[in-house]
Amino acid sequence: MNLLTRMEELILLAVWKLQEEAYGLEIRRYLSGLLKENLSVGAVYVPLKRLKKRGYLQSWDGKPAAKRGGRSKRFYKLSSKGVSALAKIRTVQQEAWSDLPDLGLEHSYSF
Amino acid sequence: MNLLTRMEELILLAVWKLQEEAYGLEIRRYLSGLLKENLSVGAVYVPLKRLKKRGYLQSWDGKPAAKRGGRSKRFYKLSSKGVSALAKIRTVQQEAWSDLPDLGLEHSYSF
DNA sequence: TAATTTGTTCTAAATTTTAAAACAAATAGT
DNA sequence: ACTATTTGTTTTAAAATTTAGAACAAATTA
Repeated sequence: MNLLTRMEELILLAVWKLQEEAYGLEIRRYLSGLLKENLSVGAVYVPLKRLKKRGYLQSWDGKPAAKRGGRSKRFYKLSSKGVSALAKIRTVQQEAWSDLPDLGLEHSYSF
Repeated sequence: MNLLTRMEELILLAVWKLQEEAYGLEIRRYLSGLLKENLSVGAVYVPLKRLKKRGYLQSWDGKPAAKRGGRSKRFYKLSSKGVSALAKIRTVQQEAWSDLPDLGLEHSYSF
């Protein structure tokens, strides 16, 4: 379909949201909070690397910090291709969720 | 993550939208239009069957129609589990897309 | 020097997607 | 009565993605 997968979308949005703090483990913490569920390390790093390879993200390595465990972080930011892909998926979502007829269930749901 | 995948979400929403006409090929036509891209038959039937097996959808077989190619159709409708799963993904989406800071790009995007 | 913390890489199994061939059952045309 | 055409579902296998967690790396602290 060449649309972003769910995880790809969430990761791109996390990078957007986290701004200057968008790196692997922080993205994982952020999304784990959003989903109320602990994501594995791989669940973030694997698609992150793919998104970079495909040009949805740019990355650069930060400097080590003078604190315990202060390893160098790899930071990410959206490329314009990343923004476009988000715009596209946003449009699809909005259309897919619009004009839903009444469901014939007990209590009515409104989205 | 136990969230609906993108395709699962789109199929559940298509079933919702199509009401009395929610069956395989029609879902395929509808989503192909939405995505502006032709989905393969399997791209719809495979997840459709999985969603049914997992209880997100109910199904029943219609009667053959008295017209050329009028084979019996397998119709689908959302179960309450299906509605709940959509509600959940909706919530996640809304949160993920909210409060996005300004991007430092040429033209600003507003979603 | 050993332990702890924070961070990234790697990998293999499980799951999902995708395309397309196969199969099925109806009508239409000759 | 055949044969072709149309609409529809099933099956299948390769490709792609997700997932969990072990391994590795580099920093500070005790």
